[in-house]
Amino acid sequence: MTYMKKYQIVSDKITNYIKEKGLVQGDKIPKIDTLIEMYGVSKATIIQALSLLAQKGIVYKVQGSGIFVRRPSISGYISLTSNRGFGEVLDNENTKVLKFEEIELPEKERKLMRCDEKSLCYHVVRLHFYQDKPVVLESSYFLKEYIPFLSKDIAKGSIFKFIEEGLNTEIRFSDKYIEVKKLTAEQADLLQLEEGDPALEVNDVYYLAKGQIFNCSKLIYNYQNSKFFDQSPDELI
Amino acid sequence: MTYMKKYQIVSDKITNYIKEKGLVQGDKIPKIDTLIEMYGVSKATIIQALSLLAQKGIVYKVQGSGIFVRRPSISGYISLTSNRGFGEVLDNENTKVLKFEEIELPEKERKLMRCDEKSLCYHVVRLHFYQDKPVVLESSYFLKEYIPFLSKDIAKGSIFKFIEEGLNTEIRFSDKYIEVKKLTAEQADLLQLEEGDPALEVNDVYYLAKGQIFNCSKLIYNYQNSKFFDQSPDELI
DNA sequence: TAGTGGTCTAGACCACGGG
DNA sequence: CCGTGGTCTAGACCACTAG
Repeated sequence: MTYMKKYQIVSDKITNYIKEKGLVQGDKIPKIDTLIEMYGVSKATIIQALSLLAQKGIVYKVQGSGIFVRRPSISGYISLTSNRGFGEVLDNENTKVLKFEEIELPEKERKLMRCDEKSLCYHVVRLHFYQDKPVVLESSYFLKEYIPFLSKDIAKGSIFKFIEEGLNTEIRFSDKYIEVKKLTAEQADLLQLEEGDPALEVNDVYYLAKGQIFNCSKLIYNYQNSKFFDQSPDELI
Repeated sequence: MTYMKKYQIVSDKITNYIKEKGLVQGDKIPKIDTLIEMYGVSKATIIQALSLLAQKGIVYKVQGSGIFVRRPSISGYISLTSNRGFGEVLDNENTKVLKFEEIELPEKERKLMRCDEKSLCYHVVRLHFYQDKPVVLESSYFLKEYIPFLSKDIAKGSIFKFIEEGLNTEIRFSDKYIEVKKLTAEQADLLQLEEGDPALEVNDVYYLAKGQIFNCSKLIYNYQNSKFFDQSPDELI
């Protein structure tokens, strides 16, 4: 984030162009030669910018024909692949911290995070509300080795945002394991549902810029208050 | 698929290299200059090949340091983002065709597929088994406009494979809408579960090479026999 | 067969990591 | 400061679409 690459800038500009012109699914955007003139960069840079947009699901490219707008408007749905924890998923989110402790990483999480030794970590349990309805119950472990400081106060907001902006530590990618289960009595109570009701359980493992695992989380979603979407990227490249 | 691009070939070769050397999570692969010599292509082509692998979750790149192997071995999990319907998700799959009919596209699907007129389509209901256990109940609609021929016999195998190989029609991308619900009595019966049990419902919309919507599907997964994973790509580009 | 998107190259130069 | 990965350019040439 220290500087903006040219293709990122161009890709943002094209996104704005689409918004300003009010283009929708199936509309054609200007041809590459025109984009080269519009933004004063080389062809390779335009192609790179367009590839970025294709991966984000904003456009799709048809060789020999043109480049077209994709993204249908989706609201009320949580992106499954958005790589930033829960914090940025919904606006007006409200968080209640149920537990905040500093402990040794438990056995199960040691395996998941590939930690051999007994490492110190923060354990945070939170309940996230959206429009005053409980949406997700979260139990997260943060390794002190990589996240040296955390507080209950910080946990009331976005921990990931604090890590990236406050600790200036880049979060890079994640593995997600997804299952559907029945709620336990305790989970049901917190989510204002009944024991045995459906539960979407997502186990995340998050990695820093150099591939170090720093966090794992278990998220239990309220099946009544959460819908998800996922757009496959247009092409891999 | 008519010809292989150089960066695809190189990316396959690097994947094989990783397998042959038995490299695992965190292992370093040769530096770019070495890869250029190994495969006799330019730097840009190597970078493009590596970007492909990063998007697939096979490697991650650390600027100034090296390129490292990512993919942890995951078995028994279904990839949520694999863009090829159910056919290629699990091996040894077994499919029972419950319904095969040629009808006018129903109201609800017309909206989802953005079809204004009354279009003819194939409607297929199938139950997929894995290791003799019911895994997913599928209800799919295929527009005859784009998929002119389909048969009950073809539906016993992979319909997507038939479309791509038999009809020589390229499938490009998809939108997925995911919810968790309770099973209806009818669904429960077919999936050998109880009414009210948890159900993962995935609604897919699939697009052809030029952006035409040709298919929508509703998939109901058996919560006991299905686990999913999703790897966020390393960087968008 | 013209128009449009995509691949590939060589080389200059930039950014980040680590000793 | 060096090693390594990444960006960017100009231009040649290739592949697909559509009239």
